Amino acid sequence: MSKPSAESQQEDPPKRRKVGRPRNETRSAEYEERKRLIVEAAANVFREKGYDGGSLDDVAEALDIRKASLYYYINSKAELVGLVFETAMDGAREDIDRIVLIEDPVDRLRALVEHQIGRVISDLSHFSVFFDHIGFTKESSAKSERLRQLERSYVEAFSQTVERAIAEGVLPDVDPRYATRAIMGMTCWTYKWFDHDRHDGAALSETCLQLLLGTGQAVGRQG
Amino acid sequence: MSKPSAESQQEDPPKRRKVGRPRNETRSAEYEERKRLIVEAAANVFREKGYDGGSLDDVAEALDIRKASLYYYINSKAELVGLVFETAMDGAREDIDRIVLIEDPVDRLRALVEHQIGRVISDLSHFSVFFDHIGFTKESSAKSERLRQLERSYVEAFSQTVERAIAEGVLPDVDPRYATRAIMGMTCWTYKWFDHDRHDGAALSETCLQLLLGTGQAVGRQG
DNA sequence: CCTACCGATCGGTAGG
DNA sequence: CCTACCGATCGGTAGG
Repeated sequence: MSKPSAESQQEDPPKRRKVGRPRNETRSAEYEERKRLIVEAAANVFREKGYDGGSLDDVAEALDIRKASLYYYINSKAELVGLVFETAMDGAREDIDRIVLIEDPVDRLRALVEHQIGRVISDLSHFSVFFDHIGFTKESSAKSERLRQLERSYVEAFSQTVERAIAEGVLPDVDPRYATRAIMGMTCWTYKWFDHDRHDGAALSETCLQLLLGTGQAVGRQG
Repeated sequence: MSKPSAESQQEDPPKRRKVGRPRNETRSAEYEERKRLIVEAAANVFREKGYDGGSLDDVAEALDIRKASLYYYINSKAELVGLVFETAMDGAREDIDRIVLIEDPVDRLRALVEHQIGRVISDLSHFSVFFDHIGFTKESSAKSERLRQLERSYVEAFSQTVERAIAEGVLPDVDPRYATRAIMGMTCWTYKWFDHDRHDGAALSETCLQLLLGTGQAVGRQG
């Protein structure tokens, strides 16, 4: 707010004139791509060996460089796993913003289940690290504030979608808190067992939806 | 101080003659109890810090002894986590053997869900280690052949119960393989978020059952 | 992006 | 059940 006339503001050395796009644009593109590759390699290492079990030497070896070189791109192992986490979260968050806008209750629930399962199976490595080694609901020092916020808003959006489905009558009249957890478990658990060579994501989604919606149910219920 | 020149017996004083049950019965009881405490402490450590992140020093410290002393009871860290795993599995396996015998389809499914959730929440530490740090479906060198067998037969019994529920019409006519995974996810996921101070296992079980059975559902389905 | 190296910590052992 | 200690490995730094 206040910065009209500053006399002694000599913090960061400016070093550059005001131009449209100031800094090292060329290097930045390569830099970001390298960084992306490092995060990708880290996700695979952490998925296979866990966060503590997987070393930065493992990550470096996967890229055929030395460990010390990683520190040109990251500041710590915790930051690296945070980036893995963000990668998994960012895409998922975009999905759910679109899902909330769907009007038909059944279509919306279907979209929720399909996208959750789809995200998880298309990114098994990232979600594995996410769920098992950082902690979804647990506290973790590896989580930055930004990450915590991403996660909170995601769960909230998920929860509201479930709540609406109950209010609209496409799901039974149950406790929405537990229903949210149950449906999350049903869909997220996928990362524990899914194998692209042996399983089919669409068929799994369909099964989950039929279990939730009761479609095809033949007997056993009465008013 | 000085041993009065006893030529023959210089080992530990046996102190008892041959009786019906030959060896160290008294010590064995203490020994087994100590071992149980070690496994319990290990479960808590591994739950909080993970298998790789939690050290044997942590386990020893929780019991107020030195790390080296643990090796009187266990041979390796892998064996220790295997014992944690067995503890979680043994009880669960007993449950499911009884559940299979239930005749009423709805009662059987209800028992399956209730016992799975009940086991998990009554033993969050053990299941946490089990699911995240040894791997439920993954391969793991920490698993002994006995463990692998325990696990396989458990999943199989679980799977058959789901399959029967589908055949009997209490669940929709879906792929039983995926339905098994879905219901396992729905129930097992509990270890990720359940807090005894804030949540109620019975209410959660009821929610899961209603979601699966469709009880209370009002609209959205038509022949 | 490298070589070289650090202090800390780990699982495990020796020997009592 | 202990003290003392090992070789290996870790995350991270120095300095180029």
